[in-house]
Amino acid sequence: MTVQQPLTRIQKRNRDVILDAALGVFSDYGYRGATLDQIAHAAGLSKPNVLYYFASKEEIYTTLLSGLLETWLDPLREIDPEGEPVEEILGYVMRKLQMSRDLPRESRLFANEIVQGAPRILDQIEGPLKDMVDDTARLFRSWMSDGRLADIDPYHLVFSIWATTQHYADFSVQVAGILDGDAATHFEQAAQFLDSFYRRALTPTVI
Amino acid sequence: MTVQQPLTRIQKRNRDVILDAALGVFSDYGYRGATLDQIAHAAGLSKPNVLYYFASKEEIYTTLLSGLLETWLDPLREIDPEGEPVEEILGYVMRKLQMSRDLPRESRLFANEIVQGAPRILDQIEGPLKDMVDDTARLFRSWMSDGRLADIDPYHLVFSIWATTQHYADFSVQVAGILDGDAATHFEQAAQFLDSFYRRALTPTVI
DNA sequence: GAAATTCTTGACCATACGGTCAACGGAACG
DNA sequence: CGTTCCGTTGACCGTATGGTCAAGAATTTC
Repeated sequence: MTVQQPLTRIQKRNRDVILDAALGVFSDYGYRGATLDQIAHAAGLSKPNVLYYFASKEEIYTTLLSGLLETWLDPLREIDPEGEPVEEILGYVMRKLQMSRDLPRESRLFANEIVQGAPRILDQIEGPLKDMVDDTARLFRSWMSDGRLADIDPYHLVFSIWATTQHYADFSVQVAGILDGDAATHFEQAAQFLDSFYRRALTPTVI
Repeated sequence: MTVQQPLTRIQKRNRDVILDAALGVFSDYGYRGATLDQIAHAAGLSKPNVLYYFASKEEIYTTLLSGLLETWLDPLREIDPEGEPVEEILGYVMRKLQMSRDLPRESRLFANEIVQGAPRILDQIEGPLKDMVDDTARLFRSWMSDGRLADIDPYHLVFSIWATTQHYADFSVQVAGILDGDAATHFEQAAQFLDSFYRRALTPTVI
């Protein structure tokens, strides 16, 4: 389905329904583990009908992935170079944590893809994602040289933020298996922990 | 193959060969994505021969998983309750980071399993793993009440250590796509970053 | 309201995959 | 040397899966 014309109402609706269903199935089972029958069933459509809107299973998957990168990078873009460094980074941490809470399927889709070698989005990682991180690292470095941020490797700082926040979406089963209480409580605890944790680590040492 | 008798030399060797090959294939493609043909080929055996040593694909997988949990928890057991808190935890961080470097396939196998809901090791998470973490959290709490460790949630501290260290194995493709240099350099940088990062976060504030 | 276009699906196809089995090879042991 | 047991595999089976197609249903267009 190479669509040049504007989509009809039905096309728009069904493509959205399919992508939403596919997001759930792919994030639960990975690309290989997901089946078109599962996706079709979750979407409430027949399998041939799904393939009427998307040429193949792969096209559904790559459509999802490419649409997601933008969403995924948004919180990084919101960092204000004019703001107070520690608060800006803590704001970023909290936005990422909220994404883990509100968009866990999207997070697990990425996790599945990257754990298995990112065969379908490696170019996006090496392109737009790397560029965005490079810019951010430069900003962090300038904050550090101004003495407004603890002097640590900015790239690995970003990695640590991704790791600690996405952990609550990607490994939620493990978290739930170890902690008592419900998921909402876990996220509140995580927010409090990450706030005090990053605040300590990032605040420059007074000499 | 429910083996009660001691394994013959050939059995021992071939089971090991199969498990090693399966570890590579499962960690690269996940349970569903891996095929018996791939495993057999990687092991240098025919498919029926593989099934002569293991009753099914599932048995190979669960054998791998259960054998791994022990290895995975070892670094946690090495924490010395009599040691200096911050140094003990930093030692744990470094041991976990080394595991990501030296056993990336094992790390990715776990990651794949847990991201997809841990359907086959949930009981091990809720059992031995939770017990071990409970003990560790108790130790951390006692250190905190003695004022020898910053006062932060011990469970989420453990999660953060898992997340930040395993990130370098599970998401190595992403790390390599963003950083320059080779993997060895990335691990050196990571070690330095995590040391200064956790040192700052864990050292109790002097009043 | 008829023609044209879009949408939907049951039936089908080819391939891949997990697993079986009968038969053969080879070594140990009397 | 013959028996026995372990190890090995080519050929095969049933099912699942991605994808096709022709024909019919629904909707839009004039």
